[in-house]
Amino acid sequence: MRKRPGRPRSARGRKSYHHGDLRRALLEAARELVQTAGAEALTLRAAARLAGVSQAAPYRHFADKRALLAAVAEEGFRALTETMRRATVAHAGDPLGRFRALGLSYVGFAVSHPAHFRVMFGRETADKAAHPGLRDAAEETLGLLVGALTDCQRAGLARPGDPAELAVSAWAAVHGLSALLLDGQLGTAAPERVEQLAQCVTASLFLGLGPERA
Amino acid sequence: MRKRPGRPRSARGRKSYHHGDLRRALLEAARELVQTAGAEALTLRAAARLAGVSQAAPYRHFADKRALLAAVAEEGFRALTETMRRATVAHAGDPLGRFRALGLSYVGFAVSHPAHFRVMFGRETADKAAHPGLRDAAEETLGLLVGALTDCQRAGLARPGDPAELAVSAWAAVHGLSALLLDGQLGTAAPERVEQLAQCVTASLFLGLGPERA
DNA sequence: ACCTGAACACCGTTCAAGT
DNA sequence: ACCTGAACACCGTTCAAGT
Repeated sequence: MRKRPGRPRSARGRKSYHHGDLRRALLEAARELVQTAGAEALTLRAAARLAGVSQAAPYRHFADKRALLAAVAEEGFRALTETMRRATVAHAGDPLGRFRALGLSYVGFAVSHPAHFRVMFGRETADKAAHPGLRDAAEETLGLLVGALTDCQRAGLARPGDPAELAVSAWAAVHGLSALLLDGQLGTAAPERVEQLAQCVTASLFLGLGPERA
Repeated sequence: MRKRPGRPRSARGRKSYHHGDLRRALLEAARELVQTAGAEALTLRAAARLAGVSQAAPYRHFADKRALLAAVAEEGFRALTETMRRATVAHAGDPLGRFRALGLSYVGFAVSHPAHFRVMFGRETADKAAHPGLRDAAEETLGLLVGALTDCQRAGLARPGDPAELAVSAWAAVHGLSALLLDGQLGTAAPERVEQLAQCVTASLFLGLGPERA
């Protein structure tokens, strides 16, 4: 798939000594490892093996393991953003519904891509200053919440105040539920229970961020 | 310190071939490693070195690395429970104040013991069925929130509903904020900003879980 | 009953050497 | 310019052997 025909290859169609696009191949290998074998199976050596190169080859393209993890995490944030954005289309003209749909789809992403989610929030990629692309992708995700909350405020459906700070509260709630679910802290977590908890969390959230009533 | 005088030791005061209480020594070593060098420095071999035994010795006392981590995590939950319980004493007769103090002290524990907190919620100890002591300790922590919420309900200060489910919402909010802070997702997180965010999260929470107003 | 020493199969990372 | 092979210092885990 995606065979870039102009690239030099050996007679039998296998890759040449120079890989050509090893960076992309390593990223694809890393993504596959995370999806199929979990976050702890994502090692630099395993990615190199899957890409068919020596263990030292990745260091031409990634400074260290953290850099590869950061690239995978960045992909994850872009996918999460896309998932959340898609979840809002059914709620045009309903700021509160959009806001809540963002939260529900956040939890949905976490439980359906647990390993990827862990890489996105793992300690190894915590140094955002060293990975500006990752920081930008994460800020774009948060931006969706800030934007939706601002819309709620404009419609008089959310209390006044710094939207970034209120959005962080919303983020904390759905992120916390996701983290507790992935860490097995809430029992077996059957799909219907996940849905119920997500509804409960986003409901109480919505109420707490709502306008003050006299 | 804590020299158990009746225990057989060699002439120079060093430990004998048989350690005597290696399990406890390994746990102390593990706790020290986590506190001083971080969660990723907590290896079985390092704990054995710190306890002065061979790398294979821990396997007499812990089935594997996860078992040691689970023991450290259990200690962490007990310390967290104690911290939270202490935070409520200033709020006798004020169910809402108690509930909020529990949440604030949860975040406070996370930011002041980040490595320990990570071990408590790390993937390696996610298998609660294999570590009943850890599960009990974690449930005791959650129990504080459930109890405080039930008191709020009795006083008409929280909406009716399954207290366990509403307590999970509260847990999710403070846990999410803690996780985002520890993962560097909210910037540098100066102490006053941490305090501000924790106030904001527990405030919106309190409002959202409060009684329905007509 | 408890611990050691050596081994095995892994890591991340570096570096001279190959093409 | 990009990749390999071998090496180094680590892991977790096992197992025969020591005390």
